[in-house]
Amino acid sequence: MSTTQINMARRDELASRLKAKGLRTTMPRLQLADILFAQGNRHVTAEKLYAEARAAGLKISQATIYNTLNQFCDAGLLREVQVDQARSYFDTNLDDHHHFYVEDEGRLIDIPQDAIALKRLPDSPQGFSIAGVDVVIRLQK
Amino acid sequence: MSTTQINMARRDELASRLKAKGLRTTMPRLQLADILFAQGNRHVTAEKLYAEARAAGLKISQATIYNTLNQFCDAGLLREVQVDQARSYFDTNLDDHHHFYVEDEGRLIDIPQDAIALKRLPDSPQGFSIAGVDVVIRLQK
DNA sequence: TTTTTAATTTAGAATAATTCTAAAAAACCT
DNA sequence: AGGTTTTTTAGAATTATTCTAAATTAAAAA
Repeated sequence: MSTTQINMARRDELASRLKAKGLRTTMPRLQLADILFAQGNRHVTAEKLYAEARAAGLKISQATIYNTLNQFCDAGLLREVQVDQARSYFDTNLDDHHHFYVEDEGRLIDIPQDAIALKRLPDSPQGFSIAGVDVVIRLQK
Repeated sequence: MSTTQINMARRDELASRLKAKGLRTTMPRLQLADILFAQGNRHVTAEKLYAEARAAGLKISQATIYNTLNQFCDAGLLREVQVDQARSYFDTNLDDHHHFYVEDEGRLIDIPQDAIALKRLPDSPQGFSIAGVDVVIRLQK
């Protein structure tokens, strides 16, 4: 079975997942969702996803990769992680969690939420609420 | 007194600060250091520093802005903070500390180190040591 | 089913931050 | 000063990402 083909059960599962988030089910979205959510959780750059899609034989444009990643983020299907000034990472793991960042390799590793405990948090400035807390632990050899 | 002129005492102070870090004292470095370290701690993008330098009447190229910011970082005079996928921020505050990031405004606010306490840290993967821990608290209205 | 309407995809151009290049200028060392 | 190394610079190059406007496709209405 080529990765280009999605079987009917999986198609339905992905389609309803999209629909649940208010996204129309289109071929490119199904195909990219299939790649993104096939295996366990992963971190993916736009470049990498594009390469994988092409390698799987999909005819898909770069613009669609970016559009889809952003749509999935907005819809809460992905989470954007910023650790590298040049590139964004997209994380399929939506749990509240943190990251190791291996600087030399540009690689991210998940840290389960409960492996880090914040004992104390500062008060937010007047009129602002906390949208999220991101902890990045930078690693070196 | 124009910002383009640096008085002798300050010049010496900045020069020795550069020398201490193994950087040759050159006019552009002194002038940029003068801007960066004039007031209290601040967060600056390359674009902003360039604008300030020009506004102060300095004839300086963009390349030098970027070169100097990177050299100052390597030398430990500045610290790079990444919160926005598009732009790097350079922080004159070298203390171990963290940041609020006001998403709508692209603005950074320092959080003193002791305002956040990490109760528990995960073990680093085999063969890696921790280069740093960055906490970013994202704020919204 | 056909028609209509609205959303999506696409190629390629545009943008924007940053780095590179190679030559000119300035700083350091004797 | 003379010789060597480092810096600065303008402008080109690169790279990630967004924009544009036209063609396509999906959902809704008839």
